[in-house]
Amino acid sequence: MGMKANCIALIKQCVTLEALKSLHASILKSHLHPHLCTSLIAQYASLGSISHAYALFSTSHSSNVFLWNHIIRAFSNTPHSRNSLRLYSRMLQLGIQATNFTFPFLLKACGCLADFELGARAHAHVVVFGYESDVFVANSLMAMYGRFGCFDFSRQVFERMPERNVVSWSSMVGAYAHNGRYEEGLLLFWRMLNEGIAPNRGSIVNAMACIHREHEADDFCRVVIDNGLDSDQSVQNAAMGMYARCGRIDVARRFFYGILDKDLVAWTSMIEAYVQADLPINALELFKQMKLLGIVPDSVTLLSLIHAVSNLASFQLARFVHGVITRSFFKNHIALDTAVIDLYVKCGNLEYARKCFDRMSARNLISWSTMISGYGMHGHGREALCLFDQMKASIKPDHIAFVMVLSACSHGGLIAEGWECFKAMNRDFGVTPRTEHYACMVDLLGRAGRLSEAQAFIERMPITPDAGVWGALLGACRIHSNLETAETAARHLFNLDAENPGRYILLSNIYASSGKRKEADDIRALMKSRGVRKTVGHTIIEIKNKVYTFVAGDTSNPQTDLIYSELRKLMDRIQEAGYVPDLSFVLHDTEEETKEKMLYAHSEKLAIVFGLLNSAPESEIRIRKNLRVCGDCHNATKFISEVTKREIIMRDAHRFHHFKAGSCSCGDYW
DNA sequence: TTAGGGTTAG
Repeated sequence: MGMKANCIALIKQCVTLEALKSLHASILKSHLHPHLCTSLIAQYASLGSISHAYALFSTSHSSNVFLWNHIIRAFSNTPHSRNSLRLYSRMLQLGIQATNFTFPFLLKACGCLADFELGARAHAHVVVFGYESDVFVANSLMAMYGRFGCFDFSRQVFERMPERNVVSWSSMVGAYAHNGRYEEGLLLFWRMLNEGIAPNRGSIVNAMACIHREHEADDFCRVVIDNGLDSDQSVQNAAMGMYARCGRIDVARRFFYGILDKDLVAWTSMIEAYVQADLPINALELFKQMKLLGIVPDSVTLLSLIHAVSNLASFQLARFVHGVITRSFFKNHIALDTAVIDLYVKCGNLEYARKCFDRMSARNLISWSTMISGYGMHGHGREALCLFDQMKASIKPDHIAFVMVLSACSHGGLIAEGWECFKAMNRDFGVTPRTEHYACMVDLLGRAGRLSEAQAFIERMPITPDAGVWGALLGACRIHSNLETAETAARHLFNLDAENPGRYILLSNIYASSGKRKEADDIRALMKSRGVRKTVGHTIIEIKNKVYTFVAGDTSNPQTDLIYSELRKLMDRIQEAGYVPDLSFVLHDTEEETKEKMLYAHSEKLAIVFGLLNSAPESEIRIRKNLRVCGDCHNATKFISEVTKREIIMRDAHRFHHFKAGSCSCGDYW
């Protein structure tokens, strides 16, 4: 007996796989006691070697339930969670009874697989085996439903629990956080404190995920200090994310540099914090710094890096990141490979995206959807549909895949095909249309100029239209200059989405372009009176591995004088080619000439001229605008592509525009 | 054993 306990202690002390393997070899295999075997499996799993854990499990031929529980546990939180479910089924077939130890891991696997049906079936088994009121099992149920986005199910489990511990409260807070119900989550955390339950690090971390306002963050820091958790690194890491969300990147940075012994999560948190704060260059720099220190990134760090670079829209940087990933340990990692596809899509290179897609050894729903959405964003509706047909042959599309394909139809102008997909989704796939799908259809009708039909379609909707649906209608009104319908759509939007500056600007522009200056100014005033601030537009361009940012009227670039004199010349050239400036995009009551100058100085035009000045003749120019491209800039760019014989690829907040020989891939509808 | 810091599609 003593020897067995000794052995277990030794196994737990192994901190490297090599050490564990040699210890394992020295233990007599033929007499491997189930307890020792269980410890070995658990330790292999915790050292990240599930293959060793599984190899040991499959040679043990044991009906010991602890062994089964541990191997189910080992797979539960990995990309191979499905194995947990397979093992569970096999265990039952062999007549081994599940215990209260089995279900937390089984439920975790269901959560990782994001499969509600499976989760619900596992829940049924919990009931059958009578573990519904087990506090561990119930906590796991709550967490699982939280991951599915069904926090009302989580709440039901929570309310029915005969006894709760700190994890129960914390899981419920976490379920709210996962579903964006931050205020309720935070409220529940304060209620927990009122009930006299002492917070631990997990509950603090979960509650922090609910915090989006600076004063809440500051209040919260007091709780952290009062409970002596301020030196806990996971709490500090969570605090970085919290302050980044509150717009206080400086405080986040202070936390980061205050940590003496930074772990990988600390680096990743700070990289992600920069991304959240729209400081992708800082994110990239921090990543390089981390690599120089010899810290090896994991898949999450790499995903943050991809996240940073896709915001920069630089093809060179995309290739750099792709190289980093290729050289990393992660081979055939679906999430990473899919993120790289999305990266190439967002950096404007569909060809590379497709190559990566074709090279994947396994694809999931997300991989297919990403590639389809990529075609859609670039206006390649036919390719999107073709890929969708292939997808249907191997996997059942979900509601998001349908959003992608419908929006691809709308961006590609495939009206009849879009309708067919919309009808098929419920009929053939049992996917009930949601507001997003209705928004795509409104967009589709709007593109065709069928505005009254679109409005009637909205009125017939079986569910309440949201801001996305009315926003699609308003967007269509901009293209077709329909004031009456625009006013209806805007009335809804100013209630549903009152904080969104884009809605006010759009309506104001529609008024302005129909010559209704007073109404246009009134809308600007309404926006101001509601305290909604216009997002500052900017355009970025990458030249020789360096990223340059322009705002309207920018004079910060060293080449400013040259840029403006070239711009003047270019404007003259395109005016000769037939371009007429659309002054309605400048709203202030100014002289016509001044207006024209203001229009010239839009960030899109400055970036294009900078690109023309600093790139090889005939090479393509890639720029990225943070908002929707301005109508006049869109028109001007078409002419620029003609007179300069350059291809210009512009990514805006909505989609890609490929300008070539005087026309744009969006067909002037975006 | 459970929750728990950074986590890929619109």
